[in-house]
Amino acid sequence: MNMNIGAPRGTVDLLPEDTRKWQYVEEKIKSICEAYHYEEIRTPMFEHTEIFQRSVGDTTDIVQKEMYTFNDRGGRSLTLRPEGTASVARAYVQNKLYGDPNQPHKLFYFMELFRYERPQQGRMRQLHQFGVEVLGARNPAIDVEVIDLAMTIYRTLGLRSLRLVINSLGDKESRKAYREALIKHFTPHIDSLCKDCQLRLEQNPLRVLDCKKDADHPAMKDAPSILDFLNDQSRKYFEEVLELLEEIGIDYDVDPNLVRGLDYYNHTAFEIMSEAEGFGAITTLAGGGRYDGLIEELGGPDTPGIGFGMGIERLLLALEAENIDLPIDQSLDCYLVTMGDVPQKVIFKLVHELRQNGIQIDRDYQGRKVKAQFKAANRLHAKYVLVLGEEELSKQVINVKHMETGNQKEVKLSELVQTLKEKL
RNA sequence: GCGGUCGUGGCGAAGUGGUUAACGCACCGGAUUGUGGCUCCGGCAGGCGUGGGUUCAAAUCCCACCGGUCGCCCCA
Repeated sequence: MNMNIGAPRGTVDLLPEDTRKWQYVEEKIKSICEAYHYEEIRTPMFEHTEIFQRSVGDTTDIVQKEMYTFNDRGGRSLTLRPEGTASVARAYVQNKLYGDPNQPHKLFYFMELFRYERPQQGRMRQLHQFGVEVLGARNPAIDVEVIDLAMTIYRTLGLRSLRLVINSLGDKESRKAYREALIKHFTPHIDSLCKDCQLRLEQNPLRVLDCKKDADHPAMKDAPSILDFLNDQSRKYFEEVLELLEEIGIDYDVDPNLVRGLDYYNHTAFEIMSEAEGFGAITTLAGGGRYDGLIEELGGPDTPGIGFGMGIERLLLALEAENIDLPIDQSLDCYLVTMGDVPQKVIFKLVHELRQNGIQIDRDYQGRKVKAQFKAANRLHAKYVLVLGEEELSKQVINVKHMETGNQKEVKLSELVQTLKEKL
């Protein structure tokens, strides 16, 4: 490429060798969603910028430095969606789904998201997420159902080196008490904390806890734990979540420092990580949590919600890291080999008719010799090669060769469709 | 946004200042007038990410930019 017209940084083309895998994974996920009775929602790729500012939070990295924001010709500030939950919540409110007697709404989505970041493997500027959102239910069973769904997807695809990390951020009251305790605890140490944390302590003290730079700071060790600040209701809810996880045999680690980056989370927060060797520094495969209050923030009634986002790129990387080959069928039913002076019109019509009858077939377009046509058929994993030469044509037959066994026999052209249908 | 590292035919990979830039894989053709493998022979294909600079001479040295990759921040 010597012209400066490659794909923009942080974006990639998915070629057939990739899309085969993507399709397989997407279909697998959809079929699991059916079992759990989740239905698909699709929302616009961009939203009013305010949607993300209000829901994700003005102080978060996503909003502060990662959004693709632009003004349209009408002067509106729009943003390519950097995450899925805000859009789905907006759609729920706008379409008044809270008035639907069927509650909760259990939704899933496949979305492309956009975040302006320095790209690495597993971190793209245009990325793809599968996610679910359950709106209208505050029930530990739903929290665990959602986690179970994510784990089931990973396990069904073959992943084994998984780790579920879970925490509770409590309700508004618990969170507020904890926030104050954190400020009180860290303020005396503020000068020895890293620059980021000094700012965090002011804006979002919970995030001081998962700072890696200050992880060894002495004040970190005896910092108050959120779990000690949960009020009775929040604590009970969290305990029920953990019990249900145990009930269905999902192992977990409680990590009181898992706070998640986005403002809208409360109560249950979780991440699923890959522990596969060679997965690199990025280990988070999926993350999510409960966001009671978000719907109200966006102008709807007080409605609880929970969901997660799962990175498809990272899922594929995790599969690679665990050396899992997806069972993708790449075979071709038939390949037509022609030779000699067979008219192009005859070849074209034959292929057309077979396809009209639902038979998968491809042919040579490069003017290759017979031997090369066979090699091509082999490369394409053709099950049958149909050989049509002048001799066959004059007898109105065609030679059907089974590539695996090498057996071949002549079939009348008039009986070809029927014969192939029986064989395939 | 910060730091490290890398960038040679479709892919992999030599070359680290000096004649027409190795080699392997793949692809095409022939040996084998109509049949997949192997072997042998032949062929196609690159001026070295882009743009400047140093030099008699640069893929090789310097600078900038672009892109990949790894790590930081943060997350999917």
